[in-house]
Amino acid sequence: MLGRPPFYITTPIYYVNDSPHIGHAYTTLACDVMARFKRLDGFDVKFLTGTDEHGQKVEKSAQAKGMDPQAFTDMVSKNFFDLAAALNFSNDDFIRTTEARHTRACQKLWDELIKRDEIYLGSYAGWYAVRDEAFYGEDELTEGADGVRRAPSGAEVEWVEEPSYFFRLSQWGDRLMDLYESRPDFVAPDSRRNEVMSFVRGGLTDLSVSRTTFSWGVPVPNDDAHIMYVWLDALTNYITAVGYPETETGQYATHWPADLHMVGKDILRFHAVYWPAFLMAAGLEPPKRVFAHGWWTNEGQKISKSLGNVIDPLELVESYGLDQVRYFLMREVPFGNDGDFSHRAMVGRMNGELANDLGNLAQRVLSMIGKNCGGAVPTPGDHSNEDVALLGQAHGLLGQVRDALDRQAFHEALEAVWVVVRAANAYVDHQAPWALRKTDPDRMATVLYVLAETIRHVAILMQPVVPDSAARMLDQLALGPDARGFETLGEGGALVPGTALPKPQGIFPRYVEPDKEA
RNA sequence: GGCGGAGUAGCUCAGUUGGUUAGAGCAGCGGAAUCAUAAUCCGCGUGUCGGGGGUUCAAGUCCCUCCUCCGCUACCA
Repeated sequence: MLGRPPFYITTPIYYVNDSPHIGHAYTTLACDVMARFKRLDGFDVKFLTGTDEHGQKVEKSAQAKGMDPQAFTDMVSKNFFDLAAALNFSNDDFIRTTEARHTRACQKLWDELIKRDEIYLGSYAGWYAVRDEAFYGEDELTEGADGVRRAPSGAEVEWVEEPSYFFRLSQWGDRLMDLYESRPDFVAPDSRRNEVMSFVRGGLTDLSVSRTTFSWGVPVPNDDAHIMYVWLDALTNYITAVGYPETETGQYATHWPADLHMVGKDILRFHAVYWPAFLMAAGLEPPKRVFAHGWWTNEGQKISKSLGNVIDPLELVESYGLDQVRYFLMREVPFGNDGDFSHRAMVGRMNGELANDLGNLAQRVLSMIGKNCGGAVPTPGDHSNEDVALLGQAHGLLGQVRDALDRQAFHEALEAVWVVVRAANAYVDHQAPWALRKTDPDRMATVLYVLAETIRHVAILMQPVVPDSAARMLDQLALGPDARGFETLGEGGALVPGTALPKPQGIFPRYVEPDKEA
């Protein structure tokens, strides 16, 4: 443990009032790939996800079902917990905002902000939309024929007047700008950084951080009438999970500040403006980086509940396979951009790249070894220029993939791997080991060895994205659990000639349209 | 309205600080091979680099302008 650099990555905590959809799966998947990569690369990783369980909507949903809010959240939080298992996410912790450790952290943070005079008691009056959990200005509203006022989102609003505590956000503009300017990597992608800076530059107003109109939340210390604003509550989960308020020892000491908060673009402001302001105001370090990714459309159409085209990640896994879906989501779109999920594109990636390019490469090479090399790793002879070139590409992959993932450029990392996969297929054809079998068996052995080594590199580097499939590929190379980390890449961990190999089996099946199956 | 981003081959995109015949994948067409999951390999692009103008020996790459799309944000009555 000692000496391994820390890496702390988080997903947002998901609001339990929603059902898990592709957006949740996407965010967590990106974190999972990062977490798995960093573990293999020697980091002491903490990967956190969880659920946000407070708020008026949850309180009302529970009431509507005649349930106690806690019993209700116990039930719906499980949907997200189960999703993580179903998609093979490797989170080290799953936090729920209704846990005692979280209440304690929130209240301690509150006390600290009070003590530093960063929070004061005032009052708030305005139009409030329960559905959006947000206030709107008079001029933003439209009045329907029924006399009901609605927010731009379409949600009904009601007039609310309540005492409220306020966070002195207005005092933090300059220090936030300093943060963005001194640390250009703090918000990514760059386009989002521009937006955030533009928003802050435009001036900040104090933020209402308590509510009195409902009670399902973290109680404000020493004022029973108030509960904490959902975002102050929710964001605090990131430090709760590393042991706050204990800051001198334990995971807070080793893992805070977080290396990366992964978020959808809709909640960037909370993470890139409010959160660092809360933390700095409490005398704590802001996170190192916030990455806002894009949205998926479904067959070119915007996804919405009303259109009824919400994508259920479990159904995708059912249709195409878990690793296939994981691969597609990471490969199809430059990470940070919006993307489109279509059956055609999914099948294209799954068949064209996983089955044809990589799966078939492994199958053709391993079966030639099985048939012509006695089912054992062949013994290589001298290397030709072609051998050196291909091995050089394989050896160079780690640096390229690491560089891409440090920027969350998942698509670039996969493209770099595929350049090698394609080169390996071309190498097979050019070397034609099936012909060498008769003319020069020693050369055939060398060619197959070079290919097996290339496949080893690809499989090891693909573990973060397609963990089960990569594991099966490494099984077929007879590599044990201790021979799969990135420290084994390169010549140091090269396959040992003579090692017996199991009979190869297909790893990535082709997708066959149901109606063409017969 | 303001700020920001984007418009490159049928599709999705890459194009470093301006400099040889503008690239990749997919799709399409032709050929080869047969080890393999009918998978693979090789070859094939006359693209007004959104329009126009300008700077330069030289611009997809800089400047001006116009058009279109997107994001953030503001406001009017």
